[in-house]
Amino acid sequence: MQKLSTQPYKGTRDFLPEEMSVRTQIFEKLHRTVETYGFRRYDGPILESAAIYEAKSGEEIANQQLYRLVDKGGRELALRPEMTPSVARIIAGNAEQIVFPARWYCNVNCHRYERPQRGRVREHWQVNVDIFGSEEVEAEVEIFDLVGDLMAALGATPDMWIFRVNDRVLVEGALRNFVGVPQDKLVGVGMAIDRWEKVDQETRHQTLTELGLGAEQIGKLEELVQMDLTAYGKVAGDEALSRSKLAKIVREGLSQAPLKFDPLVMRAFTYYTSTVFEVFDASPENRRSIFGGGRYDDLASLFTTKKIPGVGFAVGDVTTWNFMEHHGLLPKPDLGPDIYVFGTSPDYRAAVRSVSRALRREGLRVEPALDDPNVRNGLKHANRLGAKYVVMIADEEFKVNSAVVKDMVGSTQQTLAFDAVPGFLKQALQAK
RNA sequence: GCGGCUGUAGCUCAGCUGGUAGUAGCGCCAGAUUGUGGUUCUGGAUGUCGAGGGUUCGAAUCCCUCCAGCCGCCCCA
Repeated sequence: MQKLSTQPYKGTRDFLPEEMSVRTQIFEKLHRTVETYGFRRYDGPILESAAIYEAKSGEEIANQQLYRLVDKGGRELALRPEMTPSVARIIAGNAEQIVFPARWYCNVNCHRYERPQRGRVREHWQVNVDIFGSEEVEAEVEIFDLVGDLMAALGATPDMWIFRVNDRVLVEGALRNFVGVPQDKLVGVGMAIDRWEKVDQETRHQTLTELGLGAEQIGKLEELVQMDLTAYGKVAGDEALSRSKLAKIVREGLSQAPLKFDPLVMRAFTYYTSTVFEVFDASPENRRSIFGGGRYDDLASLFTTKKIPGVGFAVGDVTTWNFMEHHGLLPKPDLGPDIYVFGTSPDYRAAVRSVSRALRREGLRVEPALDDPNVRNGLKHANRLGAKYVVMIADEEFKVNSAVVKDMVGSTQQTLAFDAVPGFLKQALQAK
């Protein structure tokens, strides 16, 4: 009979224990850092009503990248392509009982139907971090500082990454006042800015011309995207400048993160309303966005009349993995068992069980043999498992209620009474 | 959705212009080593050559279609 394929579905990945251990360690570093900022972890369903993505996520995601399905009751559902709409729904639905400002984070898998390639798959995991219910600039400062600390937690030094920031408030002001872009073309021109470095000048001109910009306006736009924050703020106009959180943060030096103003950072999600940022790999060979985020001041309006502003970002496992791998920062797999216990005869199984239980009471990672290998095979198996220590109960030792405790790394061994084994190994493993 | 490259042993791969698959490396099994793994040496096993079709006396090799992977485009995290 024809067997089914063992390959994971296109764009998805199996995580064998070695890889899972690396992924877990990466996320644990991120979680610990996020929690030092007072964030609380939540979770939510992978299935959502498709409608929540159609309004706010952006057309491309809703129309082409959404995994859609219809349940048996005819409801239009989708696998979440990102977490922000879900968390906005959860926040809006529970707003009466939530203490604002709320600092929430999660670790979820998201699905997007697209062509897999470097840094992009169909299922990825991300840590999603948001502060809800504050329009204060301090929310951005906290997020920016957190981003800096997250990168440090991954082992990244400042030269490895670039923290590009922009503010859509400034962009809109500048496009309106300096370039003279009409209201209904702001989004289109914004998208053109987003793609600025990815297309050649001719394509860019064509796009902008199609949006109704004249040669003089295009010239001004080209001037604009070269400006530093001071010049950009001036042409954006007083009103935009006074509303811009980014301008205030930079002017007053509120964040300790290495912010770099970049007029080309726009981000695709239509729901961002103010600050937007992207963390880039500084290495020329891996020059790509690792993650990004921004402020969205009316996302909850989909669910409630309450105004619940938010600012946040998501760190994905794929791009983070690529970054860490590229810079040699990936942690080594940390897999059990620390100790492999075996006896060479069925008569010793009770002793194997009882020693194993005693070791576990010390909190150690213990794997007892399920059979009775000879010395050679028992040690061989322990070696392949990567166990750091072996407890071996063989004929000579069993006679005197003892076991050989062998250090598999240092190749030293000693015979200890059963009672002495747990204390000895606990201390030995703590020392490592 | 579009384009490029790739698909041969468990893994990494060699296999020239078609002649019926490799003493390859790693891994695996066994022995040296009937109380010692990891190192070393010796021996051994393993393939529907991604799938289907076509050309040919003959296809891993050439052609077509499909599938999958990688990379890029579109777009996006």
